[in-house]
Amino acid sequence: MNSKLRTITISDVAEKAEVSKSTVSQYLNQRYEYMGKKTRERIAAAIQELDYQPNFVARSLKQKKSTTIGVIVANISHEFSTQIVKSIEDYCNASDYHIIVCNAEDDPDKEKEYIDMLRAKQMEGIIVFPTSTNINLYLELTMEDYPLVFVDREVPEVNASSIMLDNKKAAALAVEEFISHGFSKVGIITNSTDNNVSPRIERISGFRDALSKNSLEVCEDYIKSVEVENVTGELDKMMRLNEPPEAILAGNDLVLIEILRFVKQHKLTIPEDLAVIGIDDVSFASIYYPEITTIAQPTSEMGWKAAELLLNRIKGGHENRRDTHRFTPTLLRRSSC
Amino acid sequence: MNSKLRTITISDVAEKAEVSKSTVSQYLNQRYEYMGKKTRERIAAAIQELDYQPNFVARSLKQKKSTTIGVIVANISHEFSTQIVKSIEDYCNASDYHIIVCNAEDDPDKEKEYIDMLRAKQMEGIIVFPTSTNINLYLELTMEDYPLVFVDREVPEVNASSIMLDNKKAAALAVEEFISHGFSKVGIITNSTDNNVSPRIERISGFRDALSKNSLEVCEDYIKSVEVENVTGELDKMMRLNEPPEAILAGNDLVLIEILRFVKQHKLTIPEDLAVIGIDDVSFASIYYPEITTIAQPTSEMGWKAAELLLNRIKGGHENRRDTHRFTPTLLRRSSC
DNA sequence: TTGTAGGCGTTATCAT
DNA sequence: ATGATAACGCCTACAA
Repeated sequence: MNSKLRTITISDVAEKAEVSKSTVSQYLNQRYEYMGKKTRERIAAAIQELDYQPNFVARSLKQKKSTTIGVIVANISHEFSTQIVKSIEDYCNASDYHIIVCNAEDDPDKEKEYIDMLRAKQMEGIIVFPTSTNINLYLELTMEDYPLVFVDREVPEVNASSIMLDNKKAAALAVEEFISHGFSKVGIITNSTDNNVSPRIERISGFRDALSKNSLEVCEDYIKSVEVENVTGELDKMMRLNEPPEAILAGNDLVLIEILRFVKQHKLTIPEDLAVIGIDDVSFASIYYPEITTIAQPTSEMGWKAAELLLNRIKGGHENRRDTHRFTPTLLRRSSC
Repeated sequence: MNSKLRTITISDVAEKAEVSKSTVSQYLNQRYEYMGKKTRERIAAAIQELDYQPNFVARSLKQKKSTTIGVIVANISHEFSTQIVKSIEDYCNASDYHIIVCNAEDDPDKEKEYIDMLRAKQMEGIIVFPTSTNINLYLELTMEDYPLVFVDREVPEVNASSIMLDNKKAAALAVEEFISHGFSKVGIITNSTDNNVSPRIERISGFRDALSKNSLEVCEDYIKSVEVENVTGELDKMMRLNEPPEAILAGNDLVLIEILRFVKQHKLTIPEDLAVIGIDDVSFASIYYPEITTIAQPTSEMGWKAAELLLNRIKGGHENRRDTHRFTPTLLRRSSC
């Protein structure tokens, strides 16, 4: 019955409602001010009958606005990413903006492709979990005054806002928790798929500072940055030292899992044989044996802020600024320390 | 230095290269056939110098194609969803298609909004993890011959392909594993945020069938569908029965966590006090105490197939068909049973 | 209060 | 081999 051979345009509606295209356009854009009630009703009826759906593509072309932003996550597999995305989405929904989510899979080339694609599709701005190797690309964007916000990592060279965890504080919270339980030989393992990732560096640096501040010795053998696959190997070396660490801080969720794998393989007991704290709260923290003490990131607030900054930047029209917003981590004290 | 006050269009390139817009367009679309080498080089140079980026929006408007599909997941928090999305993305990348990911948050209204949005943005098709309450909406889409593929759940009324787990088999695998370990009093808990979700129904039905086939009694008290928050409560009731179950199948990852929470709270031992199997493999399965036996879904294959079906549907132009593709689950035998 | 005309940036058709 | 011209569907002056 419904022969949808041709797409229905604003002209069809105009014809059916016996008004001009402009009037229909006014109607669609809620500019009812000088519009006769009758006209309004006729248009509404026509839209209904024809099941007319406005074409955003045409609208974007004309208005040079898409009311859509792009979000590029470094790796969608991290719970952290999906939580942030959810929160960005919430904020955007409330502002009638849409989001497009892309997964760079920790690959700078993919990231570049996505950035190009998003711009070609006229996204009004981008929120990106950057892979610090595309610095020149980011610089280009900011030079062109393209709205850009970083999440999780900052890129010092680039004039854009960043949403970051207070990573030093996160490490310090963990160190202090270890110390309060009487541990003095504490280590940290982070992963390092990327070259120059600021959270990793900051967490290690915060770790050192916290030890020093508490007059504890920093033992270099207890500090490792390795690929996820090598975590158990490095930990093995560490535990075979004459003086093995008593406590380990896991730099993120994936490292935590590897540490727990090692502990299980070697039939160690937490926290007696090795105390553990993980940065990033994980789904199983409270049901594990023992329950895992974690340092949680306020992902909702972080995603919210990222979206807020970007949309203000887009609407307000001011320039990209290089300001870093630090969020405070929370210690979730459980039983692994 | 780079005054990007005006966006650079194909006309600018044409002017600079001293050719017409049409020629540049040819070039952009790789139709070099009748194009002089010189011209080609001049155009390439002009594009380079001007840093010209084609506008996909204008292209879409003209071609009525966006080379983009939409993916609406029921809830991005499930690992299952992100794995499928990754796999869809891989397939699409290889076919030069883009994807837009949307998160319906198990909310039919949100789902509807997203479907409307995606269509307005001229997505060429949609892959959706459906919330079976928008049946009429799906029907409309198929009536208009709009390419549509379902994942995880099927909607019997609608003519579209579905990618499904062989849920009955999944339940049967678990039941047989329980039986092989000598358990005869076995139960199942699934969750039910939605009204009429086919995986849940099929898993329960497969569970019943498998018990019957093995001449075991089906005890209704051992079969529950409840909200996630009520899992521990229901399990409590179940375990207080005169004859409590010896083994429980968790309908998905979230239910599994709740069951493990209950076990922990009540200081039970797995599998002695209660054997457990979970549908959906979880990140912590192999490091838990004990290791959790799970039924894994072949998410890569499922996402791949979903994308393949949709893109063939788009390119091939044939009609939507109602065919369900069932994928075989795998038992990952560990120690919780 | 509503209509007319032109253009957003691209591609397609048809000349040349 | 390349160019002129007319769409694609919508919005926005400006005119009426």
